[in-house]
Amino acid sequence: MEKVISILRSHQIQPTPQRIATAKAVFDTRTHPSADEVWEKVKRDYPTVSRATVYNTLNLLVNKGVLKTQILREGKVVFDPCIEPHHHFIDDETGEIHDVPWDALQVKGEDSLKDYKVREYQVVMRGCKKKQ
Amino acid sequence: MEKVISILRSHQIQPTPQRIATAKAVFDTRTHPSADEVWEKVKRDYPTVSRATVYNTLNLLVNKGVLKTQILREGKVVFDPCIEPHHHFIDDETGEIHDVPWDALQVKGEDSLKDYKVREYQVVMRGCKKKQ
DNA sequence: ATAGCAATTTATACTATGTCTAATATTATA
DNA sequence: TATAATATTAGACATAGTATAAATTGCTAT
Repeated sequence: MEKVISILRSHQIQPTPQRIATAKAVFDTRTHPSADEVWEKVKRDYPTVSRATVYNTLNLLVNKGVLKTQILREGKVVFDPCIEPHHHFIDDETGEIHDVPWDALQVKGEDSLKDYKVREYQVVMRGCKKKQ
Repeated sequence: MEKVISILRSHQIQPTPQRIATAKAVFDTRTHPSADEVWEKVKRDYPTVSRATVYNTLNLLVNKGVLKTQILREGKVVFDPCIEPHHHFIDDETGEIHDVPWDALQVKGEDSLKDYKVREYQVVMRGCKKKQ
């Protein structure tokens, strides 16, 4: 709670109750929620918060560099509180998105791409989780 | 034209005029069009073809393995006539999606992912094209 | 050829994601 | 406190995609 407020303050974002609740909803999860999923979560605690405010807040957090968007699920942008580089694994059956640590994979050959200036990259994997 | 018809036939798809026009529109391009972009293209030649038919046909082609969908652009599924494994580069400025040959990059370390059975993967890069 | 059945196409309604706007409410500051 | 700047809200709007039911087309057997 305190932590969320200080994150907002340190990015020059006024920590209003709506914004605190929205930010907390995204940070308090390992899932990669869509905007409407965040809204649902916020409404459980603060039923009067409007959809537009949640969308505005999420976009604000992205623009200020607090969150990143990922285009990994059909027809939906999802929000990722981890802004450090990492890879993604998407479960074919459940659609769940899992973060894969950056160091787990090494990509070689980037220098052969003479035509492109690569700003960022990630490996996107699809498959299923192994049963333990 | 002949080629498109034989592709449809070899996948047990009746080559109706609407389906030929739709398939041709996807195959005749290096861009990665969305369903509505395909519809626009089809309508230029056959103005009476309905939106539902183009959507139905694209989904049919995907289910039969003729096309692949890629989730790379915000809020849109795009269709890729290249079903062989390859990577993608997305231009930050234009949103254009470029295919990157499979052999241009090598990904190592997959064996460290003990929890996942990876069915397919690709490297997704973002950045800008170098000016020649 | 044609009757009847299956496959296809069409228009339209519907759902979901996301944006925009104008009015209202809140906060900061002089 | 008065004023300006910022934030929130409800609702309208736009777009992507799906579902449905009626109409059309094509296939098959007589």
